[in-house]
Amino acid sequence: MEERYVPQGIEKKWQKKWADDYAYKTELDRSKPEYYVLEMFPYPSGNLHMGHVRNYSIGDVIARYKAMQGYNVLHPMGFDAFGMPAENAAIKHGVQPADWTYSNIENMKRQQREMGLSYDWDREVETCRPEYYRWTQWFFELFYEKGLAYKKKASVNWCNECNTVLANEQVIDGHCWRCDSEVIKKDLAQWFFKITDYADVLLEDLKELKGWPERVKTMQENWIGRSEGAEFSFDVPDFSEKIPVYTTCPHTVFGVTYVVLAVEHPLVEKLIKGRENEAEIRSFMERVRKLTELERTSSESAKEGMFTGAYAVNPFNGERVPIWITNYVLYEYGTGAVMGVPTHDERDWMFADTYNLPKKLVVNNPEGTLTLESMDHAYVDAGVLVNSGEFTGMDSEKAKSAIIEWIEAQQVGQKRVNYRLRDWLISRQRYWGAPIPVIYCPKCGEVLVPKEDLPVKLPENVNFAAGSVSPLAQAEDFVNCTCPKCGGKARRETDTMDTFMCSSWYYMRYTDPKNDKAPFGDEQVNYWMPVDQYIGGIEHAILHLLYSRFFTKVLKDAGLVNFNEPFKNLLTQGMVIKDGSKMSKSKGNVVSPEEIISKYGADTARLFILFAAPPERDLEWNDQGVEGAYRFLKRVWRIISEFEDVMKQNVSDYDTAALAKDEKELRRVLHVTIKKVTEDIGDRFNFNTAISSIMELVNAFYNIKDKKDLNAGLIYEVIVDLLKLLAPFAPHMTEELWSLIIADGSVHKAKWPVYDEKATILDEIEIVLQVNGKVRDKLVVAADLSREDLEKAALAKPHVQDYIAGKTIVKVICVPKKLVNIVVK
RNA sequence: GCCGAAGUGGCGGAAUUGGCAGACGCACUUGACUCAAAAUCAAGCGUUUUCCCAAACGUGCCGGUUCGAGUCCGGCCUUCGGCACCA
Repeated sequence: MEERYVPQGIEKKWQKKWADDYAYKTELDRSKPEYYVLEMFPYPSGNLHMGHVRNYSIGDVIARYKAMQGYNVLHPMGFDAFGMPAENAAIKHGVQPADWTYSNIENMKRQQREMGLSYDWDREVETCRPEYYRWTQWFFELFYEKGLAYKKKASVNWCNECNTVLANEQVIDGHCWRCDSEVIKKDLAQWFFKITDYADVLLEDLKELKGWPERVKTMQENWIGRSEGAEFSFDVPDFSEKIPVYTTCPHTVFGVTYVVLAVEHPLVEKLIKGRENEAEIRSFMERVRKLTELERTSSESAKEGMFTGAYAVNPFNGERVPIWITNYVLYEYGTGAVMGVPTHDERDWMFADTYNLPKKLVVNNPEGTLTLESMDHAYVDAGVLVNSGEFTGMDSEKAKSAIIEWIEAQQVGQKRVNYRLRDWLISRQRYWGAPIPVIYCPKCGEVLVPKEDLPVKLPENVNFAAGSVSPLAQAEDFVNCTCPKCGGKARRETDTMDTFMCSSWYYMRYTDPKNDKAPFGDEQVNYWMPVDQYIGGIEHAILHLLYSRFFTKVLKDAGLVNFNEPFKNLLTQGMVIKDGSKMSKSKGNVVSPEEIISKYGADTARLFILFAAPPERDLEWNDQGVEGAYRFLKRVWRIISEFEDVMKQNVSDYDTAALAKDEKELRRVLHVTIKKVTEDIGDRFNFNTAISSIMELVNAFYNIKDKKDLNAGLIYEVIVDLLKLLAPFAPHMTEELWSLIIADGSVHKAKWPVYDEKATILDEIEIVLQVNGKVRDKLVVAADLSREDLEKAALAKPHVQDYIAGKTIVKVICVPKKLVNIVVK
């Protein structure tokens, strides 16, 4: 074999062989335990970045490790291939989105192959293929049939840059998640999925997800935003109307001094009609409606409002209170109307101050020291009710339930649970997505495309030049169709689906990717799912992960799958940063994976990225650190090449009792390393410490290598196990060495080593000697020395004597195999 | 404002159950090899005092519990992330 490690040739050779041999092909096999490891599939932007390299390296180590442990491992890859950038390329450069996408996919696949990842490429999924989106459309119809898809005119988020609407989850701080431009509100008829029907289950089942990071669960919990309270109505006698309000503080109802409506509230129209200042009110409403999402929902912006001129009656005390409209009430939440209690709500306090509305104190603090005059902000804590009719004197917690009971008894309302979560807006006014399979017929109305006619295919050669108008809406051949019910002339829906729909079920398609009768077979999906280990970025904490959970629950209720949750364990990897910030073109701190791989090889790239930091933490890229990883692999290569002749003797069995002392020590380090690496990969995903312990093993090997007549059996054991331990991290190099000096088969098909507990035990151990908790000396003793003898030996040490001379020994603490602490006075 | 995570050498990080703080790697210094350089091998490497043994200090800050605290408890500070007019 070569004395020097030259990765380029080796890596190419094995990548080809693995592909030719279908080395990582997976089949359903009930004789082995199954394990499904999955990395979030990428958007085909054209090139891998370091974040991908990190993501796939983590997944590949887990996949290879589990396979060596005897699991039947499913480890697939695919592409989230619909989306805006393909369409932007079409507008800018005149290329077809499909051509652009497929050529990007080819390039990224080549880069993934060059990483040496153990994917079963036969299961690859590309969401923009008609064979795939046919089923995405099929799911839309399923949701529709279950009453979970509906079209509704609503005030929705609109991105001017992308020329399309966005779901709430896709608006980050008032900006578009993709292009970062400011989001505005528009009134449009759009398709929604009723994710709110599943709000309680999505929240409740978070408890099931023991293998998810706490912070992701907290983020989902906040997003769902469950609150408990009451809904009840104020009468508007002058108009014979009612205003239902929702409140989490029903115990403050006697403090209501006004009622306030969102400007979008349908009742406003009626209340203001014919008022002398109607025009003024209308212009205020118009102004509020036009605010961006950011301005509208910022808690910092001033609370503005106008009196409608109408009055409502508080059902508790019959008081007439003015009805206002305002910018601070959201129409989408609760009932779009709020009871104003300035004394016990911070926002109402500010609003009342601005417009000189009256305040009434109805909850006093437990000491009873509050007065309206002394208050300079709202009192929102628990306390005792005052000025509250029959509820006066009641503790606020108790009053809550008492008042809800009263509301229900009087039949003016009921207890209600409310969620912050809104329905998922899934239509997009874009071309490069799965068309929504709906036809509008003048006679039959909204009609689903029959299942046997799916997929509704995207037309080719459409006009992208216009940009702002969806190309589908202009494609007459596509739009004009016949009604599947009556056969008359009809028009197709021209919106496509949010790409998050495509990614909400791809992980199930992998289990049976070529099925043309169903999205997946029962047996396949239930054998492999749920995903045992999912790996991806934290940016999907809500978006993709919430939608996928929702999808899974709907599919379970529809009887299509038998599991509740799609992802059993979730690992959220940190970002790859350089010079203190995320790699980006604009900052000019991008390191190209392709360059690193061509210079050092994929094994080095993988090793560095796993060694530099634990997976959940951000990783600082360091070119010299890469050199270090490369140096380590060269070191492994060199020491193994030195023992090529010893290996040829093939001594796989030997008498461990006959080992010399230093050989025994090497064997001990080997077995400690097997233990450590097994635990670090299997239990903790701490690849960095797993690698460092392999480095220690190699260092220990170097310490002994020049000794004459080393035991050939020990050398064989160390090298075989070293290659196995390193195989998940550096698959090419270990495979090459394995084939050269050990066996014809693959190291990746070898059995993961098992450590020998006896070999890890030290005969002699070093005991730390402390006096009053400070380390004063050390002592090497036999591991089985009795406590009494250990204590005696410790006290006899001269250096310890110096510290205890002339003092009284209060007590001696002995921690077996660790330390002796002598407490003196 | 609310919720969450994190603060350890020059740097990335380790210490898994309260028991030698700094494993492993990077950088740096020195030596060997070499005509020389690179590569490689070997040694050193928290700070201060001393430069022989050694001593004091040291894990964001202040306090506590304990024979013993990076780790547990209380109170802060800083950084990052999420949510934020949700009634």
